[in-house]
Amino acid sequence: MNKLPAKMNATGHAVASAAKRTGPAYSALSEAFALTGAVMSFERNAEIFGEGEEAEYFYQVVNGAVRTYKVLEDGRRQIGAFYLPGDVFGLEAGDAHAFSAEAIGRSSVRVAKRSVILSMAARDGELGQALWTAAAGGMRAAQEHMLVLGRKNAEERVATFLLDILRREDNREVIELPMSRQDIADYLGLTIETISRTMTLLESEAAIELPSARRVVVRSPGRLQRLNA
Amino acid sequence: MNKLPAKMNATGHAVASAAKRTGPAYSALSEAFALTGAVMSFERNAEIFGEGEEAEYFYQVVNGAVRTYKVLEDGRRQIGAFYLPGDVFGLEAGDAHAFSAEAIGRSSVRVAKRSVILSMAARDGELGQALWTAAAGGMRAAQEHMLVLGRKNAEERVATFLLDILRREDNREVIELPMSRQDIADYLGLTIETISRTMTLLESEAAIELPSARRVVVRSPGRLQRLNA
DNA sequence: CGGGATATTGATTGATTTCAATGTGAGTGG
DNA sequence: CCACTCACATTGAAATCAATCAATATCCCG
Repeated sequence: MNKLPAKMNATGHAVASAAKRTGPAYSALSEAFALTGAVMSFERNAEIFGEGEEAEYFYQVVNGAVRTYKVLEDGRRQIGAFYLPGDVFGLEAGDAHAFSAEAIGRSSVRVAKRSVILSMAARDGELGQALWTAAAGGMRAAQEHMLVLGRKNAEERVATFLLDILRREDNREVIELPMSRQDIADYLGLTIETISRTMTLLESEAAIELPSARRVVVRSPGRLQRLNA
Repeated sequence: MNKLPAKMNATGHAVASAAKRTGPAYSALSEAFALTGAVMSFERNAEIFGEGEEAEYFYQVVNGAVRTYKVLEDGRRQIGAFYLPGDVFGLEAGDAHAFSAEAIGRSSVRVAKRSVILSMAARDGELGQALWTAAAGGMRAAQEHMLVLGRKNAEERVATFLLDILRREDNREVIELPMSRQDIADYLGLTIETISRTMTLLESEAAIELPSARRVVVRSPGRLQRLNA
């Protein structure tokens, strides 16, 4: 294992992977991570990298969840994306990170040296392809999210968010939200109160049920889909 | 010149380049375009490529301006980015375009086959670097714009927009806006009325002057900068 | 020079924020 | 095992910023 960024504060011990084992981009990229990556643990709210730092590593969530974000001087925060087990992040930047990344809850992240992955990709076309696909997916998600932030109302935003998580958690009816209402609010460009009210509204419309704040039962994906515009 | 996408409706004649001749990424990428690219002309509002189409080409604005955007079923539109002379676009997507692109006014665009540029990049490290830098710049801009859309108020949004155009037009005090108020509104997630009122507000605050709708004189960049948060 | 699209300005409405109070639940220690 | 506690979430009332509806004004474009 190569030298690691100082602030990573890793425990360094291996953790059973909960990463997805399916999908077109899985094998090549996940295999590269498995080969060269070290698993690091992060406490809740621990910084994984900061905006402006040199981008020396690529990252893959093993378990837990990660948020990337930017903040204004006065503290207003915009979360750009959430990453769940199996998701790769940190490769959409140039030489320096364009945003910060934090563990949402206690999380394990596989870390691989950028230079190593890139030189592997130079010899392995499939891996190069997988890298390009993953980067393009990030760009696509960012474009989609701009549409949400610029043009959708609160109910549509929350519906879009829930459908996205639903899909990424394998369409299991019961969604486990790894993030707080504040995180969701900062992702959707709303306040926690509006998130709360909108969740309640969706429940009253029989689209979802809320056994607890972090657990959402999707009763009617179709109803959410219709709000997805 | 290779076969071109049918809908491009090109005139095909060369046009004097107004592309920027400076900046770190200039030479390699612009040279590659100059070598292999064909210049095509587009009428005002003509589609350059559509969302979902195969991404077979890379593009560079020669003169005029280009907008990329997504639309919801009911017609709400979000513009993701504007491209000015010298700017490269269309390379942030995977195999298919994640959004549509249109000429804003009558514009000339240099078009280069993706496969040709990529194979050149495989042999020319500087070009590969330039491509990566350009793609990363697109991602950075998208992240920045999410912060605008999610967390800034109308005055901050317009100030950020004007400063961005100012910088990209070489910090000349007099800005020429190539796009309509509707385009600006759809870029900033506001309405044309709010754009109008906010421009007037900035004028009353002595930050700008408005000789005409498309011409903005930046009297106090510092004042705009302070709103930039 | 005319005319239609584009932009500005005004009045009002409305969605979301802000301010405020209450509720809930996960984790801890007695 | 239960009660306590503190952070997190929900709900309510009022305020606010931007949207909407509406009426000119202006400017390109042909």
